[in-house]
Amino acid sequence: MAGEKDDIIAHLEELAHLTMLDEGNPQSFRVRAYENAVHGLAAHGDEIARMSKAQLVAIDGVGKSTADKIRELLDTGKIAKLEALRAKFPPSVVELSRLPGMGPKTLARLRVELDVESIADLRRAIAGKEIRALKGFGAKTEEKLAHAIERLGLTGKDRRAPIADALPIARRIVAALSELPQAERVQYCGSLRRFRETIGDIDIVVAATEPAPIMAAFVALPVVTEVLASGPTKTSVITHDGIQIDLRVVAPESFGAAVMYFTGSKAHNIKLRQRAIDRGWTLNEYALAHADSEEVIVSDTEEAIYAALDLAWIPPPMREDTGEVERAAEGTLPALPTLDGLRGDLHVHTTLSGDGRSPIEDIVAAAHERGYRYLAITDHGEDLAINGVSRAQLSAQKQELQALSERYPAMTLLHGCELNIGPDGGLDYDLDFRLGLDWCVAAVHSHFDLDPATQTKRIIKAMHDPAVHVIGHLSGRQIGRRPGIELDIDAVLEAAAETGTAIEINSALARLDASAEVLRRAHDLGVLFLIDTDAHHVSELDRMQWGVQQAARGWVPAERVLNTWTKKKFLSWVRARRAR
DNA sequence: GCCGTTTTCGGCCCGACTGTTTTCAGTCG
Repeated sequence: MAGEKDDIIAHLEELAHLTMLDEGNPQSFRVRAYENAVHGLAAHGDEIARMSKAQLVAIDGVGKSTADKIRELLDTGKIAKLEALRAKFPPSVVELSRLPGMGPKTLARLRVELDVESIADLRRAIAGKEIRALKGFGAKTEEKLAHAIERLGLTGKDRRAPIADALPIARRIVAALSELPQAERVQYCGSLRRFRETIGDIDIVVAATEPAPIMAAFVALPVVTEVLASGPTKTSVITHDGIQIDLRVVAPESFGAAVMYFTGSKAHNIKLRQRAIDRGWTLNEYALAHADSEEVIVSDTEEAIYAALDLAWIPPPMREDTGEVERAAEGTLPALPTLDGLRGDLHVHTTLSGDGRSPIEDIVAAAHERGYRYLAITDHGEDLAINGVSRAQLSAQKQELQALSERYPAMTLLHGCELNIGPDGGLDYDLDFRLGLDWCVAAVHSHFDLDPATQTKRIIKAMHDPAVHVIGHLSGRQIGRRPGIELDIDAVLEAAAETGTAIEINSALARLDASAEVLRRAHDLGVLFLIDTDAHHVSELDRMQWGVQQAARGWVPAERVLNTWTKKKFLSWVRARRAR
């Protein structure tokens, strides 16, 4: 059953947090050990719930003690040490610990000296000006905590923004800062550059010899509502929608090291720094340098630093320490798809769909401008009540598309449809009509809350339909807004491999479906993929770049992505599917 | 608590900013 791994990880994360509070030190080695164990476990699937102690200890970062705790959880449903810590740190205290600025030391002193055990207690202490009276505390600290309570829920330590919200903000800020004459280079980094689904805060690195004007322009941006901290090299602000942005300004010669450092992930960086240490060097946000003489080896570009560490350059979406450093050392990183290497878009809507906003001739012209060699028009099937298209409308569209084919002879235009997968796996129209279409995407648009067995069955049934080429947005999720359907993902992916049905990598930032985790598993099973935009407007054809990032996060090699194939090879695959 | 081709003990990434301090502790990433 899905979720056992998540349950184990949630317990270990809680253990790490409470241990941090207990030991009063965020750098506690025990806390880091728990975090490392979580990281090691995350690379595995639910099989960890069936592992023996010896098998668990073999996992990177998991030792004897943590393995015992995992077995204890699986066998008894509890971890004694965690139960003891929960008694010591009740939920109201844990809530306090989530306030920005409330570290373990501050929390412990407030509890002991002022009996603060909850947010309500803290409010009282602040109202009574009790905190500023403590030794080592002052009015500023008291005001900061008061402010943190006000913002509770808006900017807490755990709040994460969907990438669809964070990325446009980051791009606008990068564009604004790039216009400053002092800014030589500007790059967003962090989890956004690694293309995670949700973003804790936005990290931006600027190369400039003169930081002051950059900082001044940054805090003056209209999107900024509050300045949390501002020094000569680092400024942190909050935007009006509660997203924190950290700006770092570094000397131009340090830009590569800084971008690398702030892109992370933390685990990836630690592995790189270890590699540097092994060679008698140090790696920080300024340079790769000799440890003793501090003489700089390289610092200006990421590529040069990876090369100096005997590593191939690693694409940011892969930098999660899930084996990419080892593969880069061996020179066996997968050759990922590139934006330039994509030869067609196979999931695109026109105004014929109720929700489409660009006419077919504009879409075709825009695809031609991008140099595509093939394009599939895939408006919604008739079962989608509001946006669907009748047989007569589809037939008329076919004529229109044929006329357009003559205007763009170098580009093959496929007349297709985005079919709805019904709750029982049924599809729009009838089989003969479907087979009359050149190309069929099948996707879920309704009935998101069926049980996993039914969902799995409905997807697999659609995969067996002779007309279907690809399953669109596999889970139907919208990141941060709607969870996807629950599936027995291994069964679905095995069926995809068996039937030769492609799995879509949907480039819409709100979807990015299938998820990176699913893509990686799918690849291991031999599944084929397509990177599509699901565009409803010509401007959305530009989303393809995000699908490329998502493919990288899923370690999907280019040769497995159908729309990297030449027209001849791709079209013969399209036809072969119909002949099966 | 974890780990090992210098090690089974003694290390474990490290710098920026703030607030309260006269040199540093706490927090954060």
